[in-house]
Amino acid sequence: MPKLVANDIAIALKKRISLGEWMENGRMPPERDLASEFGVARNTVRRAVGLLEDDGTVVRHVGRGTFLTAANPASMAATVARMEGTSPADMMEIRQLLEPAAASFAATNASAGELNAVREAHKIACASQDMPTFEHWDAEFHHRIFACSRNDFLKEIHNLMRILRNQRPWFEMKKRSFSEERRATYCSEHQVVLDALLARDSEGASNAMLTHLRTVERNLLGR
Amino acid sequence: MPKLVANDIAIALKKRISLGEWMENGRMPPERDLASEFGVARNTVRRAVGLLEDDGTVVRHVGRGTFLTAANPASMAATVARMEGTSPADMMEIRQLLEPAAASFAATNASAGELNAVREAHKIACASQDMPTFEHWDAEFHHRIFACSRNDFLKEIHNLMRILRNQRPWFEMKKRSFSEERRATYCSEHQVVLDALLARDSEGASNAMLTHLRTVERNLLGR
DNA sequence: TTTATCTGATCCAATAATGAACCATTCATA
DNA sequence: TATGAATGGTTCATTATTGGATCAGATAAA
Repeated sequence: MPKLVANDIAIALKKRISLGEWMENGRMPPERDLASEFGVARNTVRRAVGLLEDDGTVVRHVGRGTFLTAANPASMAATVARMEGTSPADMMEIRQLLEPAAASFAATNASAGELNAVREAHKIACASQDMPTFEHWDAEFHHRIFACSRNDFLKEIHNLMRILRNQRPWFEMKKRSFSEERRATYCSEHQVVLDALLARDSEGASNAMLTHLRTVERNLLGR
Repeated sequence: MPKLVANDIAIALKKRISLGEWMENGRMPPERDLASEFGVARNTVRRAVGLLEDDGTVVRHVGRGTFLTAANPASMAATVARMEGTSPADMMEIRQLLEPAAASFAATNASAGELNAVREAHKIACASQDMPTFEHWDAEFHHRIFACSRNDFLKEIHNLMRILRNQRPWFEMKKRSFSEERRATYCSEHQVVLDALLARDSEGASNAMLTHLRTVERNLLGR
């Protein structure tokens, strides 16, 4: 039985909360009740509820109970939740704003070691034999360019985009759009970006990145 | 049955991962289960999973299990947490990338009503007498421009920036940098942006916004 | 033969879940 | 006001699950 049950219970509870359960009075059942309902020890339920508490879904009061937090529309969590619903088209538009800039920053700011890491990712991606490996090192190539942009906020935005790209709508899209020919195209476009970075040519890097992203957008969205 | 079974298993696992398996909770089955599923010794599965780990596809924790790095629900929260620590300088750099683009989109995409809302925010900001009121309507002006950019992802990124700007380091900074003269400067610069929007001049809007953000950066960071 | 891989097995270390007891706070009610 | 029930907070010993590590033997490839 013990297989990260607490985690699963937390997920189940969040689902039920999001479906409106316990909304009338905003009060969740006592831990002891949940424990028997889930057929699990109270300590386990406590851990699960602790997770909800950590991400602000819920607050607990001794002697009173556990309560749903009032939905705060301005909260970070809500923003992130909405982000998960944005379209690939919108994100591609923003990537075309940010990534050329990141490449440009990288060309001027990156250390030799960082550029080496970029080159390494490129090499592995080009040599990869299966689609998932290519996917991973392709993403890593882009990520490492952001990593040497010397702008932490930019890096974190890219992190967000990377996470979102690993979710629902993107999966189907990437699967559909993958082909050996496109992989070759991406590799040669990455090479141009890499060469510009190594030459410390920030305008060249920016342009090469933009060209690449337009190709990606065309492949992904079929424009 | 000769060689590299581990490699084949690794590829099979990656394929299944890339098709979305184990995405809900981001947790792979225990090695012992995979071993029996693939009809192979655990050591072999360990090697295969070791390859995924080298890849960065997966992380392993003794006593807990093996987890996909991409689908980790905590990774989003961690990213956001790190964002809270990024510097105003870094964020201003990114604002100068995004907001001119947002203004440009708005100039072409906004409805008359939306532009009216922008004008309204501008008017109230200019008429405001105290710093908090001005702050609020200044932020609202920018926000409403993003709101008519017709790009949901861009809007949410701005939302994030807005939340971050209402936290510690920014607050002090804004207070320190505020003055009646600067308020007047901001109003006149906003006016230029607004005029360009109303004229549907996307390049003009973009340039005016960039000019304004450079002023803000200079005032905030003292460059 | 030599080398690399897979097998099957055993033990270790870290983490999770259980079940139980006891504490602290709140609240309704006697 | 005082009592007791309900509820979250804490701790502990025990058991189960899981990845980490190692080893001797079998098997296939160079």
